[in-house]
Amino acid sequence: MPTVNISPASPARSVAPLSPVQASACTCFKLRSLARRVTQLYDQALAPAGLTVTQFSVIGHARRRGGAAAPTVSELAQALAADRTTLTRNLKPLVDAGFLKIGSGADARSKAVCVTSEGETVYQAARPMWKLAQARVRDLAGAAQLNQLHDLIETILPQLDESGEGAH
Amino acid sequence: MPTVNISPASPARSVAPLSPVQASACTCFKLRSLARRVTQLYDQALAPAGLTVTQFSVIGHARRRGGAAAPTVSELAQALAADRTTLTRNLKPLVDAGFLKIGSGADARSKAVCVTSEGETVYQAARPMWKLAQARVRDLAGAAQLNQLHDLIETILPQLDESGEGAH
DNA sequence: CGTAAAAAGGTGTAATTGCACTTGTGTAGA
DNA sequence: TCTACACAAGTGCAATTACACCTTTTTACG
Repeated sequence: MPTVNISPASPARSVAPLSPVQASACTCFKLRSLARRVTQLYDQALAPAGLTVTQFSVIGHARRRGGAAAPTVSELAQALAADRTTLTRNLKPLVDAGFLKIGSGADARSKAVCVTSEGETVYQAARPMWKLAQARVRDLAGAAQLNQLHDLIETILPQLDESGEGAH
Repeated sequence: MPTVNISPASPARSVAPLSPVQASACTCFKLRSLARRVTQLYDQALAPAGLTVTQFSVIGHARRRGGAAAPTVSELAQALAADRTTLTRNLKPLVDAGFLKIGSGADARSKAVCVTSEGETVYQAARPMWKLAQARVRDLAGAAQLNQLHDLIETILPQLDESGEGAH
């Protein structure tokens, strides 16, 4: 034996097996991959309407108010499960395009996010495209599996939120 | 009856029921919500290492090569299921930080993405934090449900990719 | 009243994402 | 050879994301 292996059970001296990482077992990585792909499909479907799926969701949530007045920025952010400051940025192109209007809220602090008639028109135009995207994804993924996915997300997300989303 | 309803079964004249949208039945919206929340948990866990989960994944995938040389940008993008141009941007902070080095590939066209020793060090430091995040999410979501989610993603994602990801 | 805390919102900075387009390089066929 | 096409990678642009920090307004308590 010309050379001696100091460390026990040492691996081959060649470049690198490095470590037995199953890198793609990462929940976050998988989830983001799928979210990216699905987003792509929805964005393509909504492109003729000039909306992204995010924007479609923002208008959709701003529309539906329980008979009450328009939601505040914070309320809308909560409904969208998004960071408030993220929503602030997301509102800008929609306001610029005339689809939303930011009015004054009950407070001098709060603001009301209102869907304009142009916004409503665009939303109605986009809705059949969104439905097509929904159907397409359902077809590709399989209805049963898509239902399973929906149920899983609805179960898991609140459980993740319970811990530490308070951020107080 | 003082007034006449022209349209049959017309809704109340008040502001707006608008339409019976179940806005949150959107697969894309749900998926993105969950992905955002999970990303947040992983990013928080990895913060002490100075890495985001995206960066952790990039280094992790750049590391594991099948004994062959470092991957090209396109190969790495494919492995990450990400757009090639997105990866180009994602590489920048890692190269700036000295965790990756972009070498010349087999071609004068292609480039090789190499993990530096600093990159390997950071990766090794981040790995236990990543494992903690994995365990934390598993605990919060429930092991059975997380396994179900993994299986679902692995089934669905290839089915979505089959159609139209060629983009040729 | 007056001050401290809470509530609502915005900005700075930086990363992530991807489409359209461009540049540079290799290859194959006329 | 040279010309067209394919391949590899980067840029311009714009949207999405969120943390840290800031201002303004309201409320609660002494």
